[in-house]
Amino acid sequence: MAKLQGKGNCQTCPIRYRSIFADIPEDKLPEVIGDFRTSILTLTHNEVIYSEGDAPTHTYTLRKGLIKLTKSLPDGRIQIVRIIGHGELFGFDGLANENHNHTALALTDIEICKLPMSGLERIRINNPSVDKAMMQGWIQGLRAAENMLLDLGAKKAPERLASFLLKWCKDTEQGQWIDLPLSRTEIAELLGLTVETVSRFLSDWKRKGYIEDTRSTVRLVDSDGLNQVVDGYSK
Amino acid sequence: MAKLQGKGNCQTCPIRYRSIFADIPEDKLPEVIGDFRTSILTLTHNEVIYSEGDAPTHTYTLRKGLIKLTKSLPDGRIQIVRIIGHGELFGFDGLANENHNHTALALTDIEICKLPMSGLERIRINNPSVDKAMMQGWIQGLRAAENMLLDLGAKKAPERLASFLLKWCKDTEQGQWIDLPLSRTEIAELLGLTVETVSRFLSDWKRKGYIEDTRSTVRLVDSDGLNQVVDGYSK
DNA sequence: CGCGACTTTGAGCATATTCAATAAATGTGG
DNA sequence: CCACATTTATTGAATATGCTCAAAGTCGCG
Repeated sequence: MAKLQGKGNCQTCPIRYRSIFADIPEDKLPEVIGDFRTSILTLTHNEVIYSEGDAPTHTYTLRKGLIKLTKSLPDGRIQIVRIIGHGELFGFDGLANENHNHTALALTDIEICKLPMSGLERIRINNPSVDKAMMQGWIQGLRAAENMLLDLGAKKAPERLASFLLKWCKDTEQGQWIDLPLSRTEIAELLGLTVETVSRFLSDWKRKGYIEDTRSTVRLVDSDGLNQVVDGYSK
Repeated sequence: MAKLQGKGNCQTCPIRYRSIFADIPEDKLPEVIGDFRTSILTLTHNEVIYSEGDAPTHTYTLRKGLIKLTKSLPDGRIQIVRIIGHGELFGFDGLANENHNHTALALTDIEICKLPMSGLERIRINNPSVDKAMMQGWIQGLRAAENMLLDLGAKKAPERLASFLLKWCKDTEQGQWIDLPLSRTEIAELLGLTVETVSRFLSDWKRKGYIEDTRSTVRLVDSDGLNQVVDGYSK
């Protein structure tokens, strides 16, 4: 189902301002890019971009939608290790001469840009602004992973779920409806819980008037309630 | 107690071969380093190198011993998010213009090299081999974090502990005594468990003859036993 | 309208925690 | 070098948190 949409065109790319080429002035772009050729792919929910253990050939930038990076155990248990958004670079294990350490799947319908590894490395080495953007991406990725490790290792179920909701809705004004394109199962896989546990706490908070939701959106009605769950809860 | 041991000397540094300067030929080193001035510090168990939230001034390389990077919750719960070994670079959040996202503490007696951030950035930008080593360090850090997320999110207590032991002893030949300079409490903080749980399983495995240990060393007598705990356990 | 997938809810259970007490190891000062 | 104080580790019993299994309810889509 993964569908090739044709060659990418960095110059007209709608998410360039969020990509690793963000700081290249438009008129300098052709010279930076050179004969670097990307391609655009579209995929739908749960389609695989690459799998854990695969030998990398490309690195990717997400143009539209959301991606989940997952790891799994032999018996099928799954952990989502990161969610990739708009403009983010992923699938770069090859730059350290390693196979992919996780599987990448479409969380929603997505559009991705495939960047050939060798060309990308050439561009990075010759362009400080690209280099800097990539470095910052890796450091931010590490920071996010550290935060998630704190959640999974030290927080209890309701604390994890509440801080997840608050983080998800962080950049939006209070009381707005917000897309949450993760199923209950996916939320559980992200937070190291079971579907049932996720469902129970969400229902509880709906009854208490902290949140409202439809199948794929949420709204924080009383984020103070959730904040209390996050820190006061432990006492 | 943090004690300044004097200026660092990259040329004679015993761990240079493991550092980000590993690939610089010895005779090129002075020109690469220029007037970059490092300093060497020694610290003892549980002394703090920097704290979560601090504004970074330096980046560090570990010369001797082990370091733990931790995060904690308001009520005091602690999570170790990474253990730093020999030659590894840490404390680089400043390169992404961020404050430190975790606290760094000595796990054993340690010796660290303090690298001024701006000088390091200059060297990285001008030296492909330094740049590459740093990039690979970040990518490897991300991979390690992903693996740890799988452990914390998807594995049960005995599985976590068994895979921790196996990983710790991985590079050593079967049956060797191996330093394990983490207290039970620290193992618990790393694996998202309580001291009691850690102690219980270790005792159990000692009785079963899988492992032997002294206060700060272990020996895998029957690593097959542990391997069974890791994957067979779940069935 | 009916089927299939996802979600909610309930009841019982297992795992890991908490609290408490004992034991072992380590360090300190005399 | 020993006695004592302090920290660290072990073990036990009771509890709670989150999981498993099962059933009913919702939603979306053809």
